[in-house]
Amino acid sequence: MTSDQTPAQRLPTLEDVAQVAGVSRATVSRVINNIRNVDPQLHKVVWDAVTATGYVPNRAARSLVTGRTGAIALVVSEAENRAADDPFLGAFFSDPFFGRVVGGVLSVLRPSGVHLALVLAGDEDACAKVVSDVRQGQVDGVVVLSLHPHDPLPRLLADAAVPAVLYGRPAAPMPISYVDVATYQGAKLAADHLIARGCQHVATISGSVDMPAGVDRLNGFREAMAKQGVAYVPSYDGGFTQEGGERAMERLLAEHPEVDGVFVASDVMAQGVMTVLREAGKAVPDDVAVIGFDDSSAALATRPQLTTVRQPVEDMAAEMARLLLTRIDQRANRTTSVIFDPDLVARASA
Amino acid sequence: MTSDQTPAQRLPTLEDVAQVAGVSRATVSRVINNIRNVDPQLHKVVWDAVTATGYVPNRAARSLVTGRTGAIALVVSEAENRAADDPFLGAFFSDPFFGRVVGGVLSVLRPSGVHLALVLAGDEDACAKVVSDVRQGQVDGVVVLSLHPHDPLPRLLADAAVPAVLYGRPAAPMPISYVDVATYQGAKLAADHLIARGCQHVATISGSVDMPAGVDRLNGFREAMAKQGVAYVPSYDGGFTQEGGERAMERLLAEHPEVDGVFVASDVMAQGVMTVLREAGKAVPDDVAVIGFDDSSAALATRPQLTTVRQPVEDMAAEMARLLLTRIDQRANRTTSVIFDPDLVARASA
DNA sequence: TCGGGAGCGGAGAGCGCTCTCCCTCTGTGC
DNA sequence: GCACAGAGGGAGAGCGCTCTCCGCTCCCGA
Repeated sequence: MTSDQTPAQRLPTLEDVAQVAGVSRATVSRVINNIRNVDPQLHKVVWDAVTATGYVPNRAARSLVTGRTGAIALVVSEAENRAADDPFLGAFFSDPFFGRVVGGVLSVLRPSGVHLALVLAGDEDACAKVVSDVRQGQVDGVVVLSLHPHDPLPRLLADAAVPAVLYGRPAAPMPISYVDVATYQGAKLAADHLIARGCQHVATISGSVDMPAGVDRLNGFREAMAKQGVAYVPSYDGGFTQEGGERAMERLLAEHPEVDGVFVASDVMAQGVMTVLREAGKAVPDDVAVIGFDDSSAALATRPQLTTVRQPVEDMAAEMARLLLTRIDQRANRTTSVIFDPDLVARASA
Repeated sequence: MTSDQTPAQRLPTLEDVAQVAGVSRATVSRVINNIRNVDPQLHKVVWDAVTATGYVPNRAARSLVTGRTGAIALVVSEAENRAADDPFLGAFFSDPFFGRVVGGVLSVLRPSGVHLALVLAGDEDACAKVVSDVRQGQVDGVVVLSLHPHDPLPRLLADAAVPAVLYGRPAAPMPISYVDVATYQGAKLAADHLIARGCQHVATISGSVDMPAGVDRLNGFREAMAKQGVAYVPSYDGGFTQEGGERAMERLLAEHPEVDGVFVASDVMAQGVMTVLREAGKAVPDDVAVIGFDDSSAALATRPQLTTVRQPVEDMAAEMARLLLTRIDQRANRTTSVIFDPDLVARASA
């Protein structure tokens, strides 16, 4: 009776449930994991016993024998040249985008009882650690937010053939799963909208052109404008920052004062663009129509509010989680990609 | 030699290290965990063997026997009346604040190898689940971001006497650890700054007065102004939202057009305030000086940039993690609170 | 010289679970 | 009526680790 002295302290185990249900440990395990056919009556008896005892499987014990942890990591990879505690990483975290991804991923993970561990990979060493963490079974797989085009992490993950899903197409082609948005289509939505408004002098402020998102948004927009009969579209690199957006808009205004429509490759840059336009005495959208990209919360913070191309971040993040869970489940080494359609969210700026 | 057929597949275990080092499993364990005095020479031999084999302790096995998981949860508790997948939760995640907390917590956790699991508690059931998760050893403890004054989670955690640390003082007094900022002092910084500027007609836009932060920032400001000889300060409730800030500022301007200095209880509200002031043709800071609170990224997004009371979010979050780890380590049920000093970050708006 | 204690390392028992065997029992076909 | 298949359930091994015992060695003082 030693073990019964502190019944409130000791958590119920399989053994306890088995005893209450009058079956063996193995049977309880089968019921809990839905394995093989267990007699329906017994099935119910076991579940009743589970409820009665308040039994919850012990993760550690289960992990130990299955070799799975029931946890995946969300890796925010900042690796390139900055230290992990660099203020810049904080700045990224400050971006609304991060939280939306977390929300999307968790919406899928919660029902399946999988934990989400947060990991920051600030440099190449940290990236290597991420890979070894997966191989050593600290987590079953990773979803990755990679912030730089030269981030070594995607390559490392692909080489290690480890369960992983990226947010956004990797900068270089490699065998790794990812979700992305149909950027060309999004840029086309913006182009068509500006044309439909009657804009005669359209320009674009692009993101960094060494990032897939930067290149695709620029090229997609140009292509769509070409289809509309506009052969040339001036473009300025805003580097995906608010500050960069301001500088780019200043140059655009200086060199093309006749501009009456701008496609800005991110909402954050668009914030800067709006500021510059206001200071230049240009009314939005009457003098200059502005369209952003992402539909982040920045789009709601501007006045007038920003018309933008909506990237379904939450849905994409949820799909990442789904792809990863499938991959882990099947233990097969197949890579997949899922591309989402963007929408145009028409607000006041265009 | 069965087990040696696929040496690349099987991860090294304590046993393997022991064999290489020529000692027993127990000794390797002692070395790894720094327990008792092990002969320094042997110590080195063991570490060499660890390096040689590439051994990494198996979390699950360790957990199983120690009863610790080596993971803590960051709980974002939205519990009050909304469902977990409600868009509002997404909106919270969009707030820069969240990411800063994560960064701070991780900076402490990473060195100690503790995992950070993200948990969303959208309703009271989810809160109960959080508590049982800790009791059932899914995680060793929790750090909590509680978003509503009537959130049941802090109470549940306190009652269960579970290792937990809150961000911000709980709405009602209870035995639970927390970190907070010296709000009165912060409000005083703002008051003194406005007075020093020569503002004659000072008002404040407060947050929700049913939240500790809302009440304290308002009362602290009033008290500080009183000390400066200003007996009455008009106040308007902006509910901690940008929209609410706009409405409050509109009313303030209508009822006190002579206002020349405003303390706004959050940067997000201040964004709205700035918009309204601009539309009303008031120059900031010449006509009206504006001071915010938080030093969030919203403070950098306004033009002119916002003078604000800086809440050292990252430091506070780091301290939360530290307090929690200590609490878990000692297994003692003592509650502590740590209060941080705010700074005034002088930018252009005041 | 010997007893005793401190220091150090090994043996071995589990932690709670899954999963492979194997046994039992029922039902079916000849 | 018997062999056999097949399904349901039990026994038990063992996942990798920690930690309690226990025994050995070595040094010191008597």
